[in-house]
Amino acid sequence: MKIEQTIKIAVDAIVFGYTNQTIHVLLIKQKLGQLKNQWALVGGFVKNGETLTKAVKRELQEEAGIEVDYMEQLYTFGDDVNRDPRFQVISVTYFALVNSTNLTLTADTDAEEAQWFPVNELPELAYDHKEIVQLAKERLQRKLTYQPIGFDLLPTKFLFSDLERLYCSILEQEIDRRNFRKKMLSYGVIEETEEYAPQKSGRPAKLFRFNKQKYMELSMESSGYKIDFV
Amino acid sequence: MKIEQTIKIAVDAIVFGYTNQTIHVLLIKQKLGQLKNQWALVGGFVKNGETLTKAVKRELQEEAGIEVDYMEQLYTFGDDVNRDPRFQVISVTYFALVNSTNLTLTADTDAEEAQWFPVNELPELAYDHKEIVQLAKERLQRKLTYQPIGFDLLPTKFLFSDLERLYCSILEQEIDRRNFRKKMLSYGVIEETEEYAPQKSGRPAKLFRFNKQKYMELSMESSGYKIDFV
DNA sequence: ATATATTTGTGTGAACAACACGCATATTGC
DNA sequence: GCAATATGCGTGTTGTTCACACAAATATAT
Repeated sequence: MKIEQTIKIAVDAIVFGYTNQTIHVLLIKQKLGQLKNQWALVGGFVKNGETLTKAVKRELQEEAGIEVDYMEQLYTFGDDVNRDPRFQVISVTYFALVNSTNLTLTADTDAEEAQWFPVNELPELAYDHKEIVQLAKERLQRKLTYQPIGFDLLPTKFLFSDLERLYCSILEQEIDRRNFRKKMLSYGVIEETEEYAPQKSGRPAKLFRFNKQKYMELSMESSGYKIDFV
Repeated sequence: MKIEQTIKIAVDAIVFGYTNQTIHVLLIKQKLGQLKNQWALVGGFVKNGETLTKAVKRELQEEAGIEVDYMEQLYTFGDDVNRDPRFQVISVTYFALVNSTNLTLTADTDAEEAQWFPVNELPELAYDHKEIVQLAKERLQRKLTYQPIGFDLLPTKFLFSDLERLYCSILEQEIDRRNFRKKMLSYGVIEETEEYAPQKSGRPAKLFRFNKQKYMELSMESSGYKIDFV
């Protein structure tokens, strides 16, 4: 069987990070080609012999100098043959999270400029990247309700109120502080440390920490974790 | 930018059908190449200028002469560069359902032989297709609990007991008939017709029908549908 | 024709989870 | 010392899940 295929295969990453109590998305300014100066997701073509995962991680390293804390496949875009104006490109997209201590960007090639944008104040995006971000946003919201991914967005030690604000900001809704705390603690996936946070005003708050092992045990037993506040 | 990419892109479909109170998977016997006589999923290479969805539908038509009732993207396999022994192939896989009145297969090329296999009695599969089927099985189970996909596997009119047996067989567990019926009916997505099924023994049973419109309304309001019986 | 097997169809109470809500506590700043 | 601010805990109401038993309508066997 002879195959004459000219379709190209690319990967793109939607990376979410949390700073200033807002979800941010990592974007790259295009410095070449006809889409010069437009903002786009981190991504590029897969090299021969390279796996998809490796391709994404390489692009993240090359274009933003970043390592992500969580990554999973999102969706493969290939139903619009003109999504790239140059030629037919199929893009396997990845959903990634970076915890807030690792947000520093260091684009080491001078061909690109990497920057965090608040998810609700994104600039115009190249290609169909707006659509991709939208899908990723929905994934983030949904995933938050059945997996404790919030811990990949926060530092290792955090305040309960940080966690709560994170949930509010992702789900874009108010949640009852008392019920949230009760339910979260009931799963046992987060535990309090003996440390206190640097004071601002009000009662001093204990720092909490994610208990990964407890979560593993919990996730073994089908679906013991579920958060959906109205 | 010059791109010398030799990676090939393929699509594969995992098609589920329901007969004899058992979930079946559609497989194709390879008639060419070094994997001759091995069973594999329906699939093939994407043609230049073709969308992914079209490629899958074409392959389904060519290799099995079948049109599916439901289809969605499952996952893209590309993290094992040797998953195809010939060369590097990335496969975008699709999850599909066929209702039980459309199960007839008519492979029109003589190069292939299409056949339904009970999902728990599959033969050896070529490539990494066993892994793909496993993933699809999990998707089927999970999806059943938050979307009424059962109706794409049954005929348009069906008995409540058929629906129940379908759920049992997919979820591989007993479910309480009374609670199941109560909850299902409470959503209003299925409605009874005035017809009765051809008699066997026991009390005659009304035929039911899926109300697609009601489901659409329901699915607008975030997530009003949920089934998970222990 | 009568009894038995078979399958459909309905109702009710107990246990548990979700939700709404109020107040005490420990700090900072005036 | 008093107001403002943020943390931390408890309780009652409501709604959903779950376990469970019996009546109704037919076919089949005797």
